[in-house]
Amino acid sequence: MRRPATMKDVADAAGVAQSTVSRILNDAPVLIRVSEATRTRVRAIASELGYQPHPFARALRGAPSMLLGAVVRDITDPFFAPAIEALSLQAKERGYSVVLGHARATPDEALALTAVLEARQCDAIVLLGDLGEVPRLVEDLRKSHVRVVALWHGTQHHGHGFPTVSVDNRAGIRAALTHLTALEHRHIAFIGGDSHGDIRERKAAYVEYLREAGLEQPDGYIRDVPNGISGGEQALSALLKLRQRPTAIITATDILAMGAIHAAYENAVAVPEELSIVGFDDIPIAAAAVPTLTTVRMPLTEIVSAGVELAVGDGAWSTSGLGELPRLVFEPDLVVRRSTAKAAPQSPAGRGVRGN
Amino acid sequence: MRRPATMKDVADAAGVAQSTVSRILNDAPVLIRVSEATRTRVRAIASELGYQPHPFARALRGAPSMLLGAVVRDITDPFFAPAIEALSLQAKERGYSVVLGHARATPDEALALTAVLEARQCDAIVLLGDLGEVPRLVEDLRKSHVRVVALWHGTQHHGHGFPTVSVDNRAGIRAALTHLTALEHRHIAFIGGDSHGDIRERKAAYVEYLREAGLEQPDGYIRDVPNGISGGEQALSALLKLRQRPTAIITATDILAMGAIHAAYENAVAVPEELSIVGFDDIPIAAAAVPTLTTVRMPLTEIVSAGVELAVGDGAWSTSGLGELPRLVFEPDLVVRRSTAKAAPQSPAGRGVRGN
DNA sequence: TTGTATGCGTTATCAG
DNA sequence: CTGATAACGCATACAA
Repeated sequence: MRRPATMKDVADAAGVAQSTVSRILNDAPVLIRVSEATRTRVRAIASELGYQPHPFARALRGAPSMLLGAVVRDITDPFFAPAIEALSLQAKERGYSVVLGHARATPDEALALTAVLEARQCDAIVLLGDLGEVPRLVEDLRKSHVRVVALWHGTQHHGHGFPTVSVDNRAGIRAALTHLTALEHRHIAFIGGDSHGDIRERKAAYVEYLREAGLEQPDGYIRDVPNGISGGEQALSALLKLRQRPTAIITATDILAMGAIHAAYENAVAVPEELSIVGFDDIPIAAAAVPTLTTVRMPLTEIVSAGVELAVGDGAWSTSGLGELPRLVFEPDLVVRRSTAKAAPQSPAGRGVRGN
Repeated sequence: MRRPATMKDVADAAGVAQSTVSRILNDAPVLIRVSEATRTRVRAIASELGYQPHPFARALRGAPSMLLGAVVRDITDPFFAPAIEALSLQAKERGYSVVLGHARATPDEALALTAVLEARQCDAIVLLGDLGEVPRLVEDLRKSHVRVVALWHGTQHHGHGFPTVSVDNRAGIRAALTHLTALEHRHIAFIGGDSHGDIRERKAAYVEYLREAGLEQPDGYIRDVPNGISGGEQALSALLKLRQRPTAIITATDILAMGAIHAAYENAVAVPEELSIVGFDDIPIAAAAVPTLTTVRMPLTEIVSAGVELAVGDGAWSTSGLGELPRLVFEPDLVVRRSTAKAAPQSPAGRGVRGN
């Protein structure tokens, strides 16, 4: 039980050559000219000894490692948990296991190297989120020899030469804003940041839409905060202090929205009666928020699925090398729940009437 | 740029032997008798060619793969996202990468085998959550040759021979119930299930405490539901229909609590004025729930850290093999927030007064 | 100080 | 039908 059994062990025990064992254990069709006698004997001994093939040795011979690397921008971002789940599931369906990489933790040179070092073990790498903050890592990855696919890098800045899969941020924000304006909101603020591509794009789409719609946009309506619950809380508290309070808020992510909802509650501002809030991503908890969160559903499965296909599928993009880099964009849907309602005409009268 | 550069490539380019390159590239101290000239020359060529060591070849020679396997019971359980984050961080600090395994998805024989196959690549494996549902996998793991550590398998059933790290479920539940009874609650229901060890222990602790305290426990006060948001919602709806409504509810996990809070809101039951709710785990969103959730804080970092130490640390338990198996138990803390309040004497009068 | 030879566990190519 | 034998990329004992 100490040392795992090797092919040689099996061969010795069976009184045959190690190469014979290899043949028998690998060839699925029984037809591959090996005598049935030795075949069964070797098989029996192999399972008796608990033989397991050694993946490293196989990989050394050029076999795929069946390892899919996942480098997450910020593993503490709640959005990526479902993303990793989805990735893990998709990978498994293709027989791959997921290796978690680290981007944020120590964005120094040494770490970047390490990440690439790990890369050697993987058949492909999936980048989750905008890794603009660790350019060195991206650089190393580019001159690495594994296939790299970037998910949620935004649709704009494609400095790196990786195929990308993203969501149509502009369409999502426009859907959300169309919903709010249809509810007669005229004072709509935005909570987001500049941290990474997707959020920047969402902000840009907000600015664009408001300009087009000719909606007022006082100073302070755009809140740049870190992407987290407390970021959302801070931003909302600040917005409530504004002379012209917004009647609706659109947040760049659901996590910000959750923080905003909570801060509204703490400040005794009724959602949606006094304030409508829209999120982005449709993370699982959004459907159980109090009140349930109107948000833009991220086509998570589609995006991850496409990413995995690009990474380890038998797609043709790798073979070409010259053709256009795939740049897939998936469309999100607006999910209307209870955190949005018609704008209150003047003073909030509907407080406590939970539109049920 | 096609094929990654090997040591031989570097050696050829530098006009030295491959073994020389190996020596130069591996020996940290400059003192290892190699001429400075060749040293710098080889180093230059190596980095010029973008040489990266091949982990598989190293591992084949007996070097550790620096891969830590993580087999998660149910990767869709929101509790495990932070756990995986913590694991990933802890692993990184020791230079390890985390490989995600799959338990739930296809609990059949083939998958179990696959998981063990992957195991060969890992230096150790960490089990996250009770894997009682996939005994075959556990069986395979036991006769595997890697170190296995079980986290959150409950403190009771230790059929398998793995070291374990758990939380003191009984203490956590008792703290929660002590808190509720101090608030004069006499009708306390429990939402949980039988799905896995930790939850079973929490339920048992609840039953025990209520018996000791001589508290009434009508039929239907124990709700067995799947561990998820909708499970919590269902359970709460059912509890509200009881003739003797509970004034407080303790849930086996925060996710169940989130579902319960949401269902209470949908049913226009004010939390905590009409109904107090306590969770277990202290997942990140609990602090931003509406209202914020009183819960039992899981010493996540401590547990994961201890697990990683057991798995890949230089601890002595592996060397012995005969001594007692480590069975670490960490103590949780009660975190009192806003979802609990004094039991309403009779009809709820405090509605809307948010105890601020 | 550096080159040669060997083996880690497999797979694949030859002979026999 | 099966047994030697040669890589795969690297580390290391040994020879020069």
